[in-house]
Amino acid sequence: MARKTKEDAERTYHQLLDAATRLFIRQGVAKTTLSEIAKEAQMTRGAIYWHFDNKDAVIMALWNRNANRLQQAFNEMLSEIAPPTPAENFRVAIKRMVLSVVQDPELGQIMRIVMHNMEFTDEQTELQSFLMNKKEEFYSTMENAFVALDGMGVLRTNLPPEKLASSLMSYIHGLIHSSLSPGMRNIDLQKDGEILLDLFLDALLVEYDRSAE
Amino acid sequence: MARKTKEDAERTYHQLLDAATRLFIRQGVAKTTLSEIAKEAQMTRGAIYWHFDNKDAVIMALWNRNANRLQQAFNEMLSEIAPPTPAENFRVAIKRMVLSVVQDPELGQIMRIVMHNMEFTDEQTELQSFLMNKKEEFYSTMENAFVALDGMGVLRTNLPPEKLASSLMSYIHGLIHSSLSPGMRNIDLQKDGEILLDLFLDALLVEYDRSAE
DNA sequence: TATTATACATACATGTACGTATGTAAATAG
DNA sequence: CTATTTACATACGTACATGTATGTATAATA
Repeated sequence: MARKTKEDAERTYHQLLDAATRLFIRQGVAKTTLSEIAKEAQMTRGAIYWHFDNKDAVIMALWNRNANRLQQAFNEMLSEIAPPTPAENFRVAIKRMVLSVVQDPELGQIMRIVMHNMEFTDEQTELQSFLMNKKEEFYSTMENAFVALDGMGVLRTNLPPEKLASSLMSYIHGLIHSSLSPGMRNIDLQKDGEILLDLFLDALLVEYDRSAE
Repeated sequence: MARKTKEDAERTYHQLLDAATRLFIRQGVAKTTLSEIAKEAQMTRGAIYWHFDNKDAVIMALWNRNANRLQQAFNEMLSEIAPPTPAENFRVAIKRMVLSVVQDPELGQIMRIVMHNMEFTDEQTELQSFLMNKKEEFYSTMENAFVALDGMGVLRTNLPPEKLASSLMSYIHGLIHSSLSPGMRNIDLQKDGEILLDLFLDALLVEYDRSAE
């Protein structure tokens, strides 16, 4: 078989990831074999083992390709918590990021794979600790956000920022988990995301920013 | 090998479920083989295939053994939403049920398996639709609860009960998911469950029940 | 232009996991 | 007390899935 050019190789790299995504969502990660991924991408297993070490590495590559921009946006949120309307800015940033999971199809797919098609066990795999680190980043960023909000006096509760971060992250996790879930009776974040987020954020943040007075 | 008495058989049934639980949590459902379960329970695969059709049937049996009591308690909650303090009763019932997941080890284990060690894909398996039905029960019960609370005039929002149910279920799901998660930085529901639940319930329910005035 | 590294395809070896079929000793039914 | 069913253990066949080793035509390189 003919050797491909560098751009061709990158194209097959993405085709493999796309094929993997489709199969993971359709039939699950555990039940998807590397042969199936290769066949779905019109290749052989040789291509997969050239680009990735194993199935877990495929998932990590998927995260790096599609979810890193969410992580970056999440980090940049911190700088937006500033006068004159820190609470409102935080509110907008949170909504924007939660909705991006629904509006960005590729991002939504990885989030769905990570939330619905992965096992988290006591025996830590490399993939698991990879994802745990990402989660840790999210949590510490969120905690820092609450520290900043507290410093600006726009919090309605006196709970420690760590617990506020946990609770909001739990709520967001639940919302996204539901909206990306297969089957019926799921949340439509596109329609109701703003209302549902406001419902909880109203309990955390002051109605009007002090700095805006 | 000697045939066991009826009580002996039931004992091995439970031993198999216990062994499966341990292995599922330790190394995951997909990576746990039926031979391993049998070995962990000091039996052979013959015992498993006698009591269960396959691995998925083991999980369903686990649910029926340990999670049905939660489902029942959840249904009975509806009757507790009554004057003179419907909102307070609802609050107490929700807390009781969420905390039971932490306090009842066997219940917590199945919830953890279902939340962290199961795949939910587009191709519906029997196990998946089994669990979807259970979820549907929870959701409709919760929705009925909000209809009742609304009828008693103790809701602070005018959002439809369906959305209120979705949002509270999302939050609860997120809390339990975090508290049952392996690794660090998880919520300790035993310690903070009440506070964290109140944080959200305060946004939904009136401060003091009208009927109590 | 000769060489080398690349981007895969193909071939091979191994190890399991599953479902089923069959064996069997004792409990239970009649 | 005999016959039958129960509650498993054992044996069997099959099907893959994985990882690696090797082959190879062609870009890239010098």
